[in-house]
Amino acid sequence: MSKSHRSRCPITCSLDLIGDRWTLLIIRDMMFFKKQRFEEFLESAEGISTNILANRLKSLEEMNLVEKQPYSNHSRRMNYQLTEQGKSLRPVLKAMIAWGLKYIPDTKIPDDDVKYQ
Amino acid sequence: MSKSHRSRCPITCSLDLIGDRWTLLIIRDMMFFKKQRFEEFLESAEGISTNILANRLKSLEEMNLVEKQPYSNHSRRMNYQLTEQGKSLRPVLKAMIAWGLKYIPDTKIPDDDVKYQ
DNA sequence: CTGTATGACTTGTAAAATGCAAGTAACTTC
DNA sequence: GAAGTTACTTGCATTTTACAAGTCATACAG
Repeated sequence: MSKSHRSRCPITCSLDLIGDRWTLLIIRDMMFFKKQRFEEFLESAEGISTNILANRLKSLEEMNLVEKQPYSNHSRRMNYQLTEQGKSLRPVLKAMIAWGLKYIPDTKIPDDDVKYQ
Repeated sequence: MSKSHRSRCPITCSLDLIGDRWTLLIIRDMMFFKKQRFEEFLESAEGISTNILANRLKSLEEMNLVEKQPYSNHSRRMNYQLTEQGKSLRPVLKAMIAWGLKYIPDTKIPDDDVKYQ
């Protein structure tokens, strides 16, 4: 990853980092649904495949938006957590949530009303 | 276009519509730089190619984010303008601008200080 | 009415990204 | 020591992107 940016525009650079169909969904899962594990991300309704997920998690680490830590000393299990820089994407996600809810028919906030805060 | 969405999540649906490397840049050009013509979009620093631009403008029309009108009765020249729904993406762009400026090194607001308002 | 410019595309093709299914590997639990 | 859990990797077909070139309609100058 870590390709050079197409311009110095902050929108362009943001899109170069997170402007694809999956990255922000992983961040959504971590931010609003408190998911932390590979298998949990796979469970989301959009059906990300394992190779794409592994690739995006690696990119997110390299961009310092996410940190990966072993769950314990004696397990393969990993915990993925948002860094401060990752958490700071909340306003971007909230703007997209507001826009989607208002302008795209049939979108909705899932399950309980506490989510997406 | 107009494929079905991967889920009913407003973030997912937004990404299905505008979550690629080019669409939001065209909207940026219209919103902040008042560009309205095919050739003007081609001039932006990122260097979009003609086939991608034509494709995205068509999608944007189909999504009702952009309207296309002839510049006059006797010319091939076209004007592209944001619809209300397109204009309503301003908070999304502004959130991305703020995030990019804060967390991505070397990004900057172009030319004069009036832009990106 | 002929040649040049303008503007908005379309086409062809190679390269890259995505999607799907299957397999691997370390460790834990029974 | 067999089965389960977890996090991946690999292979391959399909789709999307990128780059270069060409097309087509109208305007305009001489």
